[in-house]
Amino acid sequence: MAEPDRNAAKEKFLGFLEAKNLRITAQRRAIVDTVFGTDQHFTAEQLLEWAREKDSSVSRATVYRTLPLLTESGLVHEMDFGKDYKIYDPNYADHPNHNHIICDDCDKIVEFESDRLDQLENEISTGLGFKVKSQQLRINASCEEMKRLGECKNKGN
Amino acid sequence: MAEPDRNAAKEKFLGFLEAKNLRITAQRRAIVDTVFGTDQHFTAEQLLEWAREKDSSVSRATVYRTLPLLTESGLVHEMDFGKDYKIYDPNYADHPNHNHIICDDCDKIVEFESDRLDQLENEISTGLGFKVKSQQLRINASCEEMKRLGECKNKGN
DNA sequence: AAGATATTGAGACTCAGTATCATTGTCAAC
DNA sequence: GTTGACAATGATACTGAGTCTCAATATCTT
Repeated sequence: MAEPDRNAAKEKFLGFLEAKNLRITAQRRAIVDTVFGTDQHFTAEQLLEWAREKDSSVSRATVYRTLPLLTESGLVHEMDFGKDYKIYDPNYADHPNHNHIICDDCDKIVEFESDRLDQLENEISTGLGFKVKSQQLRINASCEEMKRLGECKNKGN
Repeated sequence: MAEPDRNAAKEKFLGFLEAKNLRITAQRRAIVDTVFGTDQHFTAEQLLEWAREKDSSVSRATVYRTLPLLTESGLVHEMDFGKDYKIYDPNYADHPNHNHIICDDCDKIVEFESDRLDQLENEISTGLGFKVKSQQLRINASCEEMKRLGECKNKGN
């Protein structure tokens, strides 16, 4: 099930490049193959490293130049959790999702969607004179329930 | 109404330093006076500039060393909007607020509160087995309305 | 094959933030 | 008040993610 989706994403991106009169180069192929060949979140530097395993000629500059194209195409999502690097999600097209609950005790991150939330955000923004472009909700919590069930592998304290 | 609050915050912070056996220095006084003498959000570099107007001996290092103390004391809130600098809110103790709309074109930031939002977040979190500890909603938008009124001094493009 | 131009890699650069370290300031004990 | 332990300081070197520049190269259309 995952395979075809990944290929579809790759094809979509190549089409995106074509539509913008951008060229399909060996380096971009290596980067795109890497991005859509994993399910994991990654940083720019990780992507550079992985892409270089496919094509050692890929440079840092090209990775940083390609990432905005990937996010612009809507196939990859850029996330900022307040660290000094950004994290990219290659599954965005399949599961577009900007809402995260992070357990402060363990590393569990749960994503969720909510139409009611989207609607409320739009309502509030419009009322304040803004047009929503993107949104990100982060809820820091403790997974009491899961702790009881032994699913939360508490790390600190 | 704002005056006493500001002084209260200042006193609280000096008490916080004392409780941690940290020293009250001229530079920290200048920084604290600056922080609690404004209602505006600020960056570390802005704080440095402003504090230097009160005491020219304040260094960048001291500002960056004092900011974590201010946030640790709970009187100032650190925010990260995905730009390459952090923004600090000196009103945190009075109006704890984690919902922001950021205009991507200009630097305008609007805060808002919403009981409906809080309630919805609680509802969703509980449903997923979490207990909310804190939350942060960031909406990136364009202030179309304000642009029309000439209030959004669009910078790029 | 040729030409217009998009793309590239290398490395210089930016900029917020951190680390280092010799010097100075604070404050409690005397 | 002096003293002294040590917290705090400024200057400055450094870090690390990300950007910019530019001459050289690759792509794609004709």
